[in-house]
Amino acid sequence: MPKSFSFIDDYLAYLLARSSYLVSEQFHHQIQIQGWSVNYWRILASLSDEDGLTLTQLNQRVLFKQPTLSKLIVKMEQEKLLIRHKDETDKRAIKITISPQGRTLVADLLAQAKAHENTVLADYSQKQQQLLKGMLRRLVLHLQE
Amino acid sequence: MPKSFSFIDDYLAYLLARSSYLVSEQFHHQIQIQGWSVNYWRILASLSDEDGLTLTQLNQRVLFKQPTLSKLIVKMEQEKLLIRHKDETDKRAIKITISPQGRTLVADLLAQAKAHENTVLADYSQKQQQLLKGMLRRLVLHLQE
DNA sequence: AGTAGTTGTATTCATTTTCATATAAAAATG
DNA sequence: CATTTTTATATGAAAATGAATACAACTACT
Repeated sequence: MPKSFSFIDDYLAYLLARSSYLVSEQFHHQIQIQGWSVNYWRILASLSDEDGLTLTQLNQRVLFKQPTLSKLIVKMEQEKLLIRHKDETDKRAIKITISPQGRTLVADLLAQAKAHENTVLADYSQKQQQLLKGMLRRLVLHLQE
Repeated sequence: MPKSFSFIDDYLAYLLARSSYLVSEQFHHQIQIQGWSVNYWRILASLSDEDGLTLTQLNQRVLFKQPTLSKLIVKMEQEKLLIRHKDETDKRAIKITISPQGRTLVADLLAQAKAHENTVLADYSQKQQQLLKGMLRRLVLHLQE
């Protein structure tokens, strides 16, 4: 006889939202203790892989609303963490790169994030970790057509 | 040679945040088209499993900030979707139950949510679905000590 | 080229969220 | 039991968010 779950415990969207929250919770707290905002972290982490994205491209990674990201980017430029460049091939667009200060910060945060992930997944074997991440990667690919 | 991923594509927190976002995106839009807020949906869905939770208990499910939930609950009571009862055994607490109107609404939304999940997981076999959900359930259990 | 539709970003303003704190009740302590 | 600490909820001021919109630049079509 199959185990019976309550609605939310058998509802994929809830399981994802909850695990997402729980996985990030402590690390976000850790960031805030250091005086940084979670939004800054998400933006910098997204740029760390691929610098020079346009605002729209960056937004597809950080998953904010466009006006929210627009304003954050301006603020982060004022704080010398990012640089906004005009895109010469498309004059509507702005390209965003990380400043040297931003690079120093994100290098530090990336290391902390990896360390935190290691503690979160401490009880998972390498194989289990890859299985979990692999399933999520496939789900993401599947959903963003 | 193992495939190499960019930071965010190998970072569990990001994979969860992104898949969570993608899975819920269309359904949230669907809710908003009908004139409801996503927050209302989350609150009602959480109560649908277990009515009569206190605000704190409910908040552990919906994952808001406490003042946010306090205000939403008051608003939803004014709109006759919920009822706030004094808890007689703990006079600080309030217990929250769904009103008849709320029940009608949540029944409708639950059906829509299930239908949406079915389309999201259409390409997954029953076995794969259980594997995915099972891994997430274990992750959640693992993280909430 | 001229027009119509689309895309990329910024801005405004109303709403929502949150931090900090208040308050009252319960629990723990000595 | 009196006192301190913790817990549950509410509230007000400040900050963040987002829907709507504006505008400029690009694309597609005739």
